[in-house]
Amino acid sequence: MARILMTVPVLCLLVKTFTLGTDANAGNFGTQQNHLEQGKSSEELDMDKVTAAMVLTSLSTSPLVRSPPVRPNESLNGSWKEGGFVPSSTSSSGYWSWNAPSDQSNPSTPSPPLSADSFKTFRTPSQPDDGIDEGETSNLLFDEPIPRKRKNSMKVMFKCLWKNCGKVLSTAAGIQKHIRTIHLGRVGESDYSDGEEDFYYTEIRLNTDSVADGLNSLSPVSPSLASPPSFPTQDAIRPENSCAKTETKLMTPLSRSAPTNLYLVHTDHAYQATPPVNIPGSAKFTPNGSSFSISWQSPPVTFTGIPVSPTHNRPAGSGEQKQSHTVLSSPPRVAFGLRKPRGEGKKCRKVYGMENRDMWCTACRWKKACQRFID
DNA sequence: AGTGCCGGGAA
DNA sequence: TTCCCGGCACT
Repeated sequence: MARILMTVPVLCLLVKTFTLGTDANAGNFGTQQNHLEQGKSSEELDMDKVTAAMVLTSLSTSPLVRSPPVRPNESLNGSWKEGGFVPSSTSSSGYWSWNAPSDQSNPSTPSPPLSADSFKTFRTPSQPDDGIDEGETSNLLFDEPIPRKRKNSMKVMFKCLWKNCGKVLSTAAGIQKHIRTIHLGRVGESDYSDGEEDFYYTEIRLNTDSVADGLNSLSPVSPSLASPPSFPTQDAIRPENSCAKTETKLMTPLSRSAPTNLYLVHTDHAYQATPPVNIPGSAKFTPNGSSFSISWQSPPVTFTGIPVSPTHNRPAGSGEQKQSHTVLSSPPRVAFGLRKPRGEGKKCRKVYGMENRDMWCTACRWKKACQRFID
């Protein structure tokens, strides 16, 4: 099931990418790949495959990874531009999907969970907001009431997706420069950008009023904590399944995630999450190499019910993705009894009044639970 | 509207 | 850590 979860959005994204005529990027990657692989022996290429597999496996367990920071030259055989959706003989499972951490043998590319607006529009982080709150958008799509949230509670951060990095910066320019200088080695051309670094970072929108504990996981550590749910029948999933068909199946496990409130992690350039390096991997899911059908293209809204956060598979409470877009409404806090019952007795405020605030207990002055007139 | 206090930011 | 306060839940 988890495989479908990850596969479906990417496949649909691929279709959309095709339909949007973004072959230019693909061609660019193909060129890079050809360029980078020139002069490599077959053994070296095999090592690249293994390396890519390890990287991808590692990344697949990374909580926040949306797009694997794998360079184009690490892609497997097959050309993105040439329509080479050829089943890879190196695939151990034969399917291209998100795998549970235990499935270390599969060099699958973690298909980035796609946000609703990943389908809606391709934006870069630097583009101005369209004025529609992301949470609102998804809520509209789900036809669920917009949760109350505090003003100015959204934070936008940019996280480096480079392996073992995960640096989080507050500005797109900063993360781009970081990637250019640190990972791409373009020290001398720090001001020049060909856009490649866009592939290696993601925008994270945090609904900060509900994810205090989740911020811990913004650090680039603990990939081992990532625990995509594995479902017993996931190996039985066949590529013949259409998006629409799998969509229904996806809902069940997702519904189990039981988010307690809203928490939004969003990336704006999901299209970048599927660099050509993924394509050969994507071919794996089609053993006959011919199932890449246009039928995968579905109305974007079809997939908005899928938790789109890269970490939605993590164990509850293990990180920033504790809550994500789902079809579920956010249960009221009261349901969990998190807010302790209101004290019945008089409190400093009532006893002394606002004019004698200096007589209040410290807690009352700090608007904390009164410690003087404890119930 | 008033009150209690959680959650989180600033210093 | 201390102090403060926005804002939610409840009265």
